[in-house]
Amino acid sequence: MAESGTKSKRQRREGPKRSESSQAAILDAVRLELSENGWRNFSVDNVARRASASKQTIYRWWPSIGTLCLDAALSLVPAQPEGARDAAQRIAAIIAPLEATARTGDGNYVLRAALLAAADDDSAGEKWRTWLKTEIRLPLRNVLAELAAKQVIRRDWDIEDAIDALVGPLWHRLLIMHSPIPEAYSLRQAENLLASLRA
Amino acid sequence: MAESGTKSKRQRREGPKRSESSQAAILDAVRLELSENGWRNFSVDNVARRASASKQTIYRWWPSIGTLCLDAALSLVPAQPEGARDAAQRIAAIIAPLEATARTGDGNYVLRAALLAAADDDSAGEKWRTWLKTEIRLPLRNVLAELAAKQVIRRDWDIEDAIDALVGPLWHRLLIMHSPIPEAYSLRQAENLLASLRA
DNA sequence: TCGCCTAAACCGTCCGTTCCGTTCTATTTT
DNA sequence: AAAATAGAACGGAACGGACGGTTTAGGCGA
Repeated sequence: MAESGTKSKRQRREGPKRSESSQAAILDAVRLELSENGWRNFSVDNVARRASASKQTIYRWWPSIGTLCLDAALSLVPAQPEGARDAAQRIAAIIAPLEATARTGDGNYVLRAALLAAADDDSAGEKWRTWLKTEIRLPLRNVLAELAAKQVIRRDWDIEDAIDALVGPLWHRLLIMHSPIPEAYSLRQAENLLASLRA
Repeated sequence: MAESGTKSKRQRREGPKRSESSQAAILDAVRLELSENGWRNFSVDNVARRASASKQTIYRWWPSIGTLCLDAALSLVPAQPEGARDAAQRIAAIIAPLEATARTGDGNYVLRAALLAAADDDSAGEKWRTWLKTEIRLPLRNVLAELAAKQVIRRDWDIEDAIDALVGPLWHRLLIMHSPIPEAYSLRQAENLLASLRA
């Protein structure tokens, strides 16, 4: 070492990569822990134990417990379905992945606890709202703008109000009532929104 | 504590009955703690310290931390306003107390954290949903039944769907977006609901 | 005497961090 | 090409401080 000069030049040393298997085991354990213990009784120690991982590994890759929980839940959310023709179906497709997640296995518990984490932890909340912006708000705005251009709906729609009407009911069922999501719930909310915006 | 007089709200105990002053001090401390630390970092020790109360007293009167937090928040919710003539105003009056609570002082933080407690703690959730049943569901069903009888709205309305549409948006603003509630938000949701049910 | 109260102590758990020894990879040296 | 080296990530264990829930002790008023 102690050689001249080239120290300023970055001598690239990549080294070992992040262990994907460890990450997967951790996220699995987080989902299990969330579904069993919820948010307040969520235990990092339990996660490390169940995943046979070191807590150091967890704290190295996630800045807070909340973001860890949010990551574990969002990785359950599938992609939005394609090929919707109807206007209502296109809008429903935006929130269909959330509905599907809430209806699949322990998704109801995992998603609820993760949303609690996002509401209770600042950094997780920031990440969650960013996700909403790109996955919900952006596509919804595109669809509504197109429908407005075609004069299918009024031109004075407000994107925030539209989001309220579209996803609010889902939170009520999932967070407040702890009730299962009825079949085709997304489509009904989409139709409701469309009806309120009809020209 | 040689200090006497106006500083201390504590009055002398009246005997082997529940101390109202202690209860009030505890609930005040709970609200402060909820607004500062949220739900997961809520500390009973801090509450006891701030209220100059014993933890034993807290655990004697509340079955769980969640119900304690819920009590503290619900005691902030005012009564429903009277004297609404309009159908929309009558419906809006049902959720107006929640909107008012979320807009007053630290009510936003307190109410949010308490709702997290209700979603995360089973006994608190049960209590919370009971409150919703009598304070929201029951009056809403009465109003809608009356409007249906007058043929103002359709006859095939579903009470659960109506609740979804009426309060869901509020949860979205309060729990998900952490955003302030706009002016006359309740009235707009009521009008939205009425429009979707119009005959 | 009885019941409610505050205060303090207690044990188990959790969090976040810090060590240790090992394993793995990219680079350097032989 | 083969071996040695340096750095990074890993599992495991431990730590101090804090918290939860319970128990004990002592004070006070009906």
